[in-house]
Amino acid sequence: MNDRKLKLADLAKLAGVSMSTVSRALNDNPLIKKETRDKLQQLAKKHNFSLNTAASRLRTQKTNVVAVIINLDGDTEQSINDPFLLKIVGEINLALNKFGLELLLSNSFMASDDWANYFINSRRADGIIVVGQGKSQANIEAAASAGVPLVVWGDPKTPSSYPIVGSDNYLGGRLATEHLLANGAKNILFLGDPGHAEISERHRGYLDAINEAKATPHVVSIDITSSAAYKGINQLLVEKGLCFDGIMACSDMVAFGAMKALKERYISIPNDVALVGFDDIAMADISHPSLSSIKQNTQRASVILVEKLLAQLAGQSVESQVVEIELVNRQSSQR
Amino acid sequence: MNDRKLKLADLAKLAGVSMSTVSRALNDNPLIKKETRDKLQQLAKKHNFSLNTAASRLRTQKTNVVAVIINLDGDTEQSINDPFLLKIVGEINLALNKFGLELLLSNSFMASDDWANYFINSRRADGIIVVGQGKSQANIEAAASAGVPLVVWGDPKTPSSYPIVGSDNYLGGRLATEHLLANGAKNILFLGDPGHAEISERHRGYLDAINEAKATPHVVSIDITSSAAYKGINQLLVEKGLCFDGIMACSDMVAFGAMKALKERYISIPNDVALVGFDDIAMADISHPSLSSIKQNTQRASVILVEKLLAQLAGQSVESQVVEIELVNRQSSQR
DNA sequence: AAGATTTATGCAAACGTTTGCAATTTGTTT
DNA sequence: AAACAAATTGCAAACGTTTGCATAAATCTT
Repeated sequence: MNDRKLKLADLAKLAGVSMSTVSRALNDNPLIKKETRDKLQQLAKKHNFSLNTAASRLRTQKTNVVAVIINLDGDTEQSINDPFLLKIVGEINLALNKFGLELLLSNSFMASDDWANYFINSRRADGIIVVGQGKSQANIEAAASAGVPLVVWGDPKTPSSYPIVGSDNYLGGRLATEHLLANGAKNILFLGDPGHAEISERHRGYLDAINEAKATPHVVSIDITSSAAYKGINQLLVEKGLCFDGIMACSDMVAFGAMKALKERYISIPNDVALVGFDDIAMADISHPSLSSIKQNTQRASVILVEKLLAQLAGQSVESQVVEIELVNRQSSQR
Repeated sequence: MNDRKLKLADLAKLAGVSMSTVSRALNDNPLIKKETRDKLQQLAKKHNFSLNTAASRLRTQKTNVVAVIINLDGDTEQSINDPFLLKIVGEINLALNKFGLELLLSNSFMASDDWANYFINSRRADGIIVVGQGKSQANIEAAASAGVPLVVWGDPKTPSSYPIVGSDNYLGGRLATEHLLANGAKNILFLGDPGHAEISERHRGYLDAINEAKATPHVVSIDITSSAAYKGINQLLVEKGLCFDGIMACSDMVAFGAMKALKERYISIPNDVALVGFDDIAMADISHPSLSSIKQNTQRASVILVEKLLAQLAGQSVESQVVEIELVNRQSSQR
């Protein structure tokens, strides 16, 4: 609308004060008298003025931007199809906003593998939040050891030189399995790939629970996708028949893949097979039967992630942290 | 690792050339001899050098960043729970990357409603992609009329001063309804809120198909969430019994809500009630029965969105565009 | 071989903020 | 009312690129 973009100098002239004063006023610097501050802020609003972030970033060497990298394996298709991954991005966005930070979204398929260089050296962002450890942690390790402020959503028990925030996956696996046992299941399948960081912990929890109950563990190792789960369960049923009466799935999407295979063969859930998922995505509540699941507190986790990142930016050293986890009991395991 | 961040001047000294030459070389400017260009690019890589984007944005007045705003209503909870919304963000991210652009993620709950000012004036981004029209288009309209490069994912048939890219919702509604009719349904419910831009078009398609078949339309107006759908259908069943034999749902999540209500009362899908959803989210293929749905070509749409945004940035004027749409025929409607 | 082109590089002035320091105004104390 | 302290404001130098213009080097013409 206006002829030309206003700059700080113009606004200063309009107000009859110096640039410094306007700059400070707009940044709420208490050096400036409250009264003048308010007046200048109003003037800015009235003239639709906005500080040029490029200039201020250049000058301050800070961006107030955080890069969020969705770290996928490349050989799995968990990707965009798993609502959980995207849900947590949404939560992180909210958490960042709360701290006045902005979210630059990336995925691990981007051009550069050198995150330190691409995001930080180039001053695109002040820090990085990585969502998912994936199978290879090489990129993360490299960035962390280059001194990049960095936090990871993943399994906090993984030994690492960088802080990892995530659920108590071991406990989750254990809770789910114990719940299945308590509901009378004797032969419980673990459905997922124990090679994956977070899932291996869930698997450990499963194993301990199974062993304590003197039951026999049985792992069906598959990719973290519903179609892999569907195929895996189908194949098992074809080859060995209904040789199990409980499934602990490593994600809800995986659980739904299994559910489909079972339903198609008229195997009743939960009567013939009890089923527990992981993540508690929206669909878990809506499916029929509704899916029992381990709920991760993504909202709290997101806030913690951001806080830890900020702490790092402030030069403090930061530890990994576990967030609580909870079993949501629904129909698929109830008998 | 290194003592201090390298800058262009340092690299120039190292190479024994001027800053201009290095700058041009790194930007692949053909003014610089191919040979020197390669040499300098290699040197940069070797020293882990990266241009300071803040500085170059300040100088060029371009950011190569696009703000993506998830535009929610505030009074609906479609939000983070609808996988479709997030899927399209993922696709847009891919499309942007393809053009060397980066994605700044926002939602409509952010502090400022003045998008023009917040994103463009402040040089945070070069343009805006809005995902979803929501019920109120005031923010969008304001930004567009302030001259902001802007494209919207929504219903392309909505009259607007800005380009809208989206599926042929009318056709989608029609296809779904005709499909239900062809499968023998006589009393088909429209499940969704016709007040919402995109959904009103689907509703129109539904109405035309119903009228042509001389059937009676019946709308159950609900919010775009599965729980609203669940409640809506439940209530209808309680009050009037099974007074319908087909449902055209305005989204897959809505369809699943309905499906749950039906299943709980042992109403068979598709035999008693045939069901078609909209969006074709991953879950549609995995549910049991699998859900017939109208598939939107989000990948193609995302590329078009980005292309149109770029065209605007290049000063061209741009029109709304419809992308193809397709019925995916699955079990929920098959009889 | 000297001028006329073409090609490749360098100079230096922006881009619009922020901030240490100096300067001014205001308030307080004797 | 002078002397000092505290509270405000202004000056001007960065921050690290890009790019129009000038210059230098290489190539081509005659």
